[in-house]
Amino acid sequence: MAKTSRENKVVRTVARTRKPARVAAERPAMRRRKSAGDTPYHHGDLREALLQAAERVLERDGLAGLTLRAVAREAGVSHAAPTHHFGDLTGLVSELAAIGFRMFNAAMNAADESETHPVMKGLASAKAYVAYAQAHPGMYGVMFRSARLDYSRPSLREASEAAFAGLTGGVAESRQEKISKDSLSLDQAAAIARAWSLVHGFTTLLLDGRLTGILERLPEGTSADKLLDAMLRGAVPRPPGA
Amino acid sequence: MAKTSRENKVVRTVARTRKPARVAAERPAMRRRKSAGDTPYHHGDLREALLQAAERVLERDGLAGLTLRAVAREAGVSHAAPTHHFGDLTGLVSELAAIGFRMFNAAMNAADESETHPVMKGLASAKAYVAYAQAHPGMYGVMFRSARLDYSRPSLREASEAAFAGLTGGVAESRQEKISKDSLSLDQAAAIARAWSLVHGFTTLLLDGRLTGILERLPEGTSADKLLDAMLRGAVPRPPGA
DNA sequence: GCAAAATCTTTACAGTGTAAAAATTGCGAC
DNA sequence: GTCGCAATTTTTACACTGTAAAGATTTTGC
Repeated sequence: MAKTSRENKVVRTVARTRKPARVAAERPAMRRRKSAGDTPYHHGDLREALLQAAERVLERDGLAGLTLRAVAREAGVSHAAPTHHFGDLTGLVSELAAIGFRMFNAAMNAADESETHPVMKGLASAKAYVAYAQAHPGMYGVMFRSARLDYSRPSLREASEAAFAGLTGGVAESRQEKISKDSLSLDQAAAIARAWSLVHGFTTLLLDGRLTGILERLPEGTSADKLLDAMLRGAVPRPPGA
Repeated sequence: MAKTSRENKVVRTVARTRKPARVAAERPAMRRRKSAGDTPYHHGDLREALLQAAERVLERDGLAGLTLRAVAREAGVSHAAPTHHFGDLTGLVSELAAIGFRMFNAAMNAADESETHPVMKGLASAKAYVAYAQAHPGMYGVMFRSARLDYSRPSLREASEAAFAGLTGGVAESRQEKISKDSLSLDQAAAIARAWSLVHGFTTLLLDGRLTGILERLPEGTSADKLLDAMLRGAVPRPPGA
């Protein structure tokens, strides 16, 4: 994982140069508890600052660049500072994934509520699923590709379970039946697995660039959205308006 | 990536102890060019030995344990030996992925040829897809999850393109039409994307343990295979025998 | 106001990838 | 045959990484 970039060296050198003199302007000084004006040894809300820094690093350098030390640098604190708030890298990544799931859920719910017909609701939610991943590929990677997730953390567990519940509810609605919380028929389970597999598989393949071979063979610049729409309409019982 | 396992230390210590004395029995001495009996400085076929070692490491320690140095240790050579054969970690992983794709293709072709009816061929291939991933989760991870793949390498490009060609051919057959090599209708593209997304998505979710929530809600120990079968039969035009 | 707890920094260590130099061996020209 | 060059392997070095432990600083409870 040794990065060959020159920028990191520069950053590190700057941080080291900065070290001896601890002046006011050199700290971000996000929020403070009581007094205002000088730089605190205690950050005030480092936990939140680290999560925001992590998101920036993720968007900028991708999943491979999301390291504990890089996040600490981005937040302007020592490399060991995150330990107290997240334990280890798994902890930080898990909390970040929880945030991602919450954003993800919000986008899906908004899409669902933008339509009235059950089938159209499903279509809109699926498109929102893919759109979220395209807009936040790093986050999607953290949520679905990272090997370092700790689902025993309540925040992550709750957020991901909410996503699953939304999916189940959508399928139930499109089938116009009630789905029990703790028991499924094989038919119901298959419908849920089908919907999720279809959308998740498409998203993964798309983000990995494995659909370019297909897209290139389509008429002059057909977008991935169009392919997704065609794929979904062929998989749905009766797409209204087709 | 600092591992906390004690075993690695032991391994390293042993390797270091082993270093000064270079006796015959201490080298695997796989294949040799001419003379037989003593241990060569040149391995003879280190490239192949490294790939086999990599597969062992992958099966034993998972994707996270697949490091250049671990592979070199497993093969009994210095940590820099792989460089000459693969360049860097990306090179090794890419060649390993190519091997995985070839095994993968063989399994899919065998499944396809085990059936006669086009739809059943598709079903059998899909099941072979998931079965391969379940039998070789590490390999599947290298092929589809690793961020370090270099598709400019001919071996990997050819093997993965063969996989895609097999998929396209299967879809064409099940639709009972010929699919051109360099142009697709939106309908055809959607059918290909649908088949691949469905199977790949299911596989990914299954390997990540994200389907356990569904499987647990099914009647007493329904297997993932059964869920897969139900999912596929609901997605296919006319499953014969249902 | 002061001791304890919380928070952050320093220091240290084992592991990683990768580059470069040194060592060893195989091979072809002669 | 042997000599030199090229291929292969090892050694050494460096910049990263995660994580643990100890020290420094500030907040907070009493």
